[in-house]
Amino acid sequence: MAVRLKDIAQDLGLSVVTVSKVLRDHPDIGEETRKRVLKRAKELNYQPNLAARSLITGRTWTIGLVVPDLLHPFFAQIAKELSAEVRKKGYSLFISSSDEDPALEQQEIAQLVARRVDVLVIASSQWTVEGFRRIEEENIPYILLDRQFAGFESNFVGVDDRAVGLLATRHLIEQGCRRIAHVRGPEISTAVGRLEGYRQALAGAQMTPLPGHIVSIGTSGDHRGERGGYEATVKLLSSPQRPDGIFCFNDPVALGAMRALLDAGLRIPEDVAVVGCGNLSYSDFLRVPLSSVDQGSKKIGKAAAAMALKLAHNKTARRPKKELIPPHLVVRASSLRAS
Amino acid sequence: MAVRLKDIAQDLGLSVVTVSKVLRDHPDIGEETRKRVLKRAKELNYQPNLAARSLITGRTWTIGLVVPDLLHPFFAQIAKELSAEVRKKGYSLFISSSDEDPALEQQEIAQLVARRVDVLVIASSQWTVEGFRRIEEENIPYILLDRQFAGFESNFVGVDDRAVGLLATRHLIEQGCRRIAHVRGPEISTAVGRLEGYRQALAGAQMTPLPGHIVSIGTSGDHRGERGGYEATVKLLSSPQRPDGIFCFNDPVALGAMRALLDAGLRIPEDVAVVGCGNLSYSDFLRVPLSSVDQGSKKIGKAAAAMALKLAHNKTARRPKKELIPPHLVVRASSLRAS
DNA sequence: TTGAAAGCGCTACCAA
DNA sequence: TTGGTAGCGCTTTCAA
Repeated sequence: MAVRLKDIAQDLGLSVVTVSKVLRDHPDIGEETRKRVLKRAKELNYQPNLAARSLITGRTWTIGLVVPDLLHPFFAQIAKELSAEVRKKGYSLFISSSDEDPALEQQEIAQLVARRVDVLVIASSQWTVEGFRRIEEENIPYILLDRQFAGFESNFVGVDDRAVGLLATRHLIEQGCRRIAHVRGPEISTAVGRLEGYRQALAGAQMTPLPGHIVSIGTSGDHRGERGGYEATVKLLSSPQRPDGIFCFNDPVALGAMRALLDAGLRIPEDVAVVGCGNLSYSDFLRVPLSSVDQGSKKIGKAAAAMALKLAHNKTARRPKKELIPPHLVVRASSLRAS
Repeated sequence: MAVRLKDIAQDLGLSVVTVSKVLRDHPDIGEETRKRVLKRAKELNYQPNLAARSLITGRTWTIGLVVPDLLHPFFAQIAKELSAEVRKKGYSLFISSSDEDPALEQQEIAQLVARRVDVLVIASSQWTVEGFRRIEEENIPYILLDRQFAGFESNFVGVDDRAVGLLATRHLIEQGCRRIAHVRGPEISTAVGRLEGYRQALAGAQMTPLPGHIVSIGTSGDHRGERGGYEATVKLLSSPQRPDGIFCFNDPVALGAMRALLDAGLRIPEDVAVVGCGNLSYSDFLRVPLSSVDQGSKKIGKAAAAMALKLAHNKTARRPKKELIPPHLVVRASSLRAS
C-alpha cells in the first residue's frame, strides 16, 4: 500500500541506495538524478518507513514525557511547550500521566524504554531513585522535571523552589504580617525547597516560625490539594497564636486555606493574607483573587525541550546539568494589604 | 548493548524462532523450554525491539492524538484518560497541541501519519475536510473528537451539543428568566449545536430570542475566551431589553460575562443569571460560583479510547460510528435564584 | 515440538 | 557519482 524507496527506484531505473541518498540530502549525487528523484517522491507522496530507519540507526526520533497529572495546568503547559518545541526538529512526543502512582510510573517508563525513545523526561512521583538506574542501564538519557532527589546526580529542569519560598514569605513580611504560617507539601524536593525558602525569609527578618505554624497537608490522594489545605488551615486556626499570613505549598492548597478562613469568619487579607504557588489560570476570578508565585512553566517547558534535543544529539554521556528557572510573584488581593 | 532474542537463544542453545514463540505465547512449545526461556528473558530484562516488530507486522502499537490546546482542561482530561486506557493494552500515545492553527494541525497529522500510528484521534481546528481525505488515502483509521463537520461521514466521539444548549437554557427558564441571551462561539459544530439547543429550549417555552440577544465572541485568538465574553456581554447590556439570563458558549466566556456584569453594577444571579459550559475545576471558588454544563470529558476520553482500540484491531474498514455523550448540568450560585 | 530460510524497508560500507 | 552487498531484530512460513 505505502510507497517505498524501491518503488521510486524502479520507476526511475535507479538503485534504492541512490534514492535513499537523495532523500537524505547526501552530497555526492548528480543534480539531474536528484531532481528526478525528488519530483517522483513528491508525486507519490513518499513517507519513509520510520520503523525501518530506526532499526538501523538506533534512533527513533521520539521523546517520552511522564508527568504525575496531565490535568494539572503546570504539567499541561510543560507538555504543550515540550511537544511544540521538539516537533519543530522532527521529534514526536509520547506523553503519559502516572496519577502520582510510583508503580504506574515505573510501568510507563518501562514501556517508553522498550520503545527506545531517544530521551526521557520525567516529573517523578518516586520515593527512591532505583527506577532511574534502570534507565541508565539501558543507556537512555533522561531529564528529571520539577522534582529532584537529594544526593542524586541527574539532569534536571525546574523552578528554584527555595526562591519560591523566599519570594512568597518576604512579600508577606513586607505586607506587615508578623505571624506567618506555612502549609507545606509532602516529602518531595519541591515542598522541601519551598519550606527552606520560607525559613530563610523569616530568618532574614529576625523571625522564626511560631509553634504549630508549619503544618503539612495529608499524603493520601484525597487529602491533597483543596481538601488538604482546608484541613491544615483549620488546624492552624486552633493554634494559640493565630497566624496573620499563610504561605501555601500550591494554589489548590491555598484555595482550601481560603475557604477555611472564610468559613471561620475571617477576612482575607485583612485578618489573614494568603499566598499560593503555581499561578493557575482564573486566579483573577476567584472569590478573593489569589496572590501566587508563578513557576514559569512555559520557560521550564522550553528549557526541558532544549536540553532534551541536546541530549538526543550528543550520544556521548556528559556530566548531568541542572537548570533552575527563577520564579516570580504575582500579587493579587489575597495578600495586598493597604499600607 | 540491548538484549536481543539472539542472545537468549545462544545462551540456551535454542533457535531464535523458538525463543520468539515463547515470548509471544505461541502454543506449540515444550513446557520445559518455555520455562527456561522465560527465566532467562527475565534475568536479562529482555525488551523486544518494537521497531523491528513493526517492520514486519505493519502495526506500531501507537495512537496519535491531536488537540487544539492541551492546556484546556477539557482536552487535558481527554488526553489523560485516553493515554491511561490505551496503555493498558500496550499502546503508547503521541500527543500534540495545534494551538487552534489549521496549518500546524495538518503538519502534526502528517508527522503522525508518517509514523504509521495505528489510529489517529483528532479534535480538529480545520474549516474544511480536505485533510481528512489524505488520512483516508493512507488507510489509517481516525476518530474526530468534540468537533465534527456537517455532511461529512466519520467516526466521532463528543458531547451532545444540542443537549448542552437545551439543558442550560431550560434551567434558566425554570429559574424564572424571561429574557435569555446567548453568547455564542465561532462557526464550529460545538457552537452551532449549542445555539440550536438554546433556540429549541426557548421554542419549547413559547419564547424567541429577543433582537440583539444572540452575540458572538470574536474570532481572533485574543478575543476568544474571557475577553471575548466580556466584550460580547458589554454589547448585550446595551441592547434595548436587557437580558436577565445568559447562556455562554463555554466557561472562560462565562467568566468574562460575569466580570462585565459585575463591572456594570449588576448582581448575579438576581439581576442576570449565568450558565457556562465545561464545568472547569475551581468553579466553586469563583467570585460567584459558576453554574455550568459538564461535558463529561472523562467519559468522552474513555469512549474515544474504546473506539480507538476497536479500530486498531479491526483492520477492515467499517461504517463510521458516532458516539454522543449526554451532558449534565451542575447548578451553582450564578444561576440559582431563590424561588 | 523445533528450527532453517526468507524477508520487512531501510541505511552503512565499500567497490566500481 | 552510482550501486551491490550486508544486515539491523524480528516474525512468518514451512519443512524436519
